[in-house]
Amino acid sequence: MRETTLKQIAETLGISITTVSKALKNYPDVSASTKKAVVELAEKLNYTPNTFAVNLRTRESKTIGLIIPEVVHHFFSNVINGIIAEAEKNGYLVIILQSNESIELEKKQVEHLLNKRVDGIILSLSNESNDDNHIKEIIKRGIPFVQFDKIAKLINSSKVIINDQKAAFEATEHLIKKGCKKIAHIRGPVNPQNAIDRFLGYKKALEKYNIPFDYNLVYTCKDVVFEEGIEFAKQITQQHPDVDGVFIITDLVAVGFIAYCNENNIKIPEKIKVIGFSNWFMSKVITPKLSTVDQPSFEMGVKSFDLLLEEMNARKEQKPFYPKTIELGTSIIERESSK
Amino acid sequence: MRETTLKQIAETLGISITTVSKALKNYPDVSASTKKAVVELAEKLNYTPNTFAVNLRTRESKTIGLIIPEVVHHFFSNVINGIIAEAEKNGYLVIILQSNESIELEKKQVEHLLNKRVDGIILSLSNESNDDNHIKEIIKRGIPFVQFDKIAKLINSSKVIINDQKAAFEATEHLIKKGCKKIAHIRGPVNPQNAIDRFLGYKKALEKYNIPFDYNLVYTCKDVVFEEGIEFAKQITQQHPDVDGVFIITDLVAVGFIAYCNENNIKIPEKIKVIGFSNWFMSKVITPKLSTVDQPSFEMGVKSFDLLLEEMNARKEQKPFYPKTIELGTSIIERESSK
DNA sequence: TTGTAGGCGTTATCAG
DNA sequence: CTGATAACGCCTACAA
Repeated sequence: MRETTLKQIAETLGISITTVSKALKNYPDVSASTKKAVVELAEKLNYTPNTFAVNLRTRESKTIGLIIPEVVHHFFSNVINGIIAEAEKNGYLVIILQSNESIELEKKQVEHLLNKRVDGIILSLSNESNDDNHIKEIIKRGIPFVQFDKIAKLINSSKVIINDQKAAFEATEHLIKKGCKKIAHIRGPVNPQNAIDRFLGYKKALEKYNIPFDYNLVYTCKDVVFEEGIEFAKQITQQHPDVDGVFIITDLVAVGFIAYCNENNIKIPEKIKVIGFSNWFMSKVITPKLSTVDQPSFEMGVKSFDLLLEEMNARKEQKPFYPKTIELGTSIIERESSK
Repeated sequence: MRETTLKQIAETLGISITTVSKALKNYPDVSASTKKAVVELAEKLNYTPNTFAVNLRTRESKTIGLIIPEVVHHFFSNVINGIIAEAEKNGYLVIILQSNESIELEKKQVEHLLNKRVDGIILSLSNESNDDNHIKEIIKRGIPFVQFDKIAKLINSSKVIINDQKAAFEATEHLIKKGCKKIAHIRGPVNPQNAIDRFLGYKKALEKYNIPFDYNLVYTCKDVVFEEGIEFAKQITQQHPDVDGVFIITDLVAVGFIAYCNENNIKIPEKIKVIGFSNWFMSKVITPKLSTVDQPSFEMGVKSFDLLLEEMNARKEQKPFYPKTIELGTSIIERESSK
């Protein structure tokens, strides 16, 4: 049982394929009567154009690729949501691939998508990424390309980011204004730009308020997981019992921190105040409720697709395109953990 | 800058396209020397076959479609993870679409994927789905198709499920064995089979242990969200202060239930014991830690793809394929909320 | 061992 | 207004 084709319609109607094609695509130069006949028959036979043929002919597939570190992640799944929603609005489908935070896999995924000839690629770097040849390859091939959140600064592409440094500054400042005198920081891995920026924001805030910066108060996550929050909570409270505030790279880790304190009867916020990052759903559900930095993840997805679309359209119309960077706003959400 | 094609290779080497094609595909009937030349040039020019042309020719795209209610959801994002991982292993890419729990959207998404001519479709029904014409259409067109978790029982397709009734029975039984005498149930919406089955499992457990079933103790979620957990916690504790156990359709709602109790100083598990469903990550992070039913979501994704692959392969080889149903095991995880 | 020819289904050009 | 013809790039009988 084959799908209906233009040819079939043309044959049953005794006209040419060309005319059928034109009739269905609303070309002005088809008589009303032929058009009507064609449209009716097409409807009856449930005709839909063969995408494979259309792709080949038009050299585009109305499909984009998305590469992220992992799907099972509050932030990324929200971004995915935004991208899919916006893509769909504009007639595009989205293929999702994961890098599992591995640079090797990330490269392979880029390769995949290039071979697949997607119309564009959106990517957020893995934590391991410290090499950008695969990304340069995308640019070199002229594939529309957008980076978001974890980006390679030096690559000349569109970007959607937040101001991590500023947000981290504000988070730390928030703790200071709440009266914290000795503030620790649990930071992300060494590579990712946003871990670096958040660390810098933390440091700057201390400087501004004349609090001495102490490297011993900075703890570095490797995997950025719940368990590390527990472990570092233990280390911090034991090694520096006078620490009265902590700014933590992300809510997941902060929740681990809180869990440890709860178990060990260390009062939050009385003894130690905590602020996380991302406004993960969970942060308003845990006891005490976690103060955090709200990061517009859904919107980030939407904007990423919008930029990609602009570039895809520019390319189609052979117009020049100049990469843009969109910086989205963040805001401090005060909850119980820093009251 | 155009991509390299077979034609280009053929021309520069002064041989026919056919030979080039054969050389690259390891046909036995090409001389070693020509083959070497072709392969080398192809490598040098960075040749990759044009997927669009291959798709058209072979009538397959090595791409499957996945429709789920929502991406931002612990359970589904884990399933996605499983499907993507398994698909990739087998050379397939995955397009993801959301129904946002709307039957209308679900139909549109199916339509999308059919038009796109994906090689197969994996779907989990939206809560609203009470009509299966769109699903019948998939089957009618002969597209390989697998349902998981929220399924249409009557459709003759492969399925990957858990035994919701049994799991719910065990969850309720767990509460009974912990000494609960009056157990409420917060159930899911009316349509989805698994909400029905979990309700039936709850009822059966009561029967087995001679606890009278009381309709007033059954509360029905509409949206299955955190807020409903809060609301029903309020209703249950006020309307039936002697309820000493609750079995809740899913962890997200259970967490809302716990949040309300925490705020209102209702002791869990002393005053009332709680068990959820899904083993959502946050259930082991909240205070008190939530007892729940572990549901193998990643594996569900893997198995779903495996079944789809079997069917896609059978179809390619023109062999008959008989839909299979895989039932995955669940297990009770006892944590603090039911101690 | 190599090449010719036809076709997958659509779109675009250009002549009638 | 209509249609013949030629791509798009690849695959595969079949012929040489």
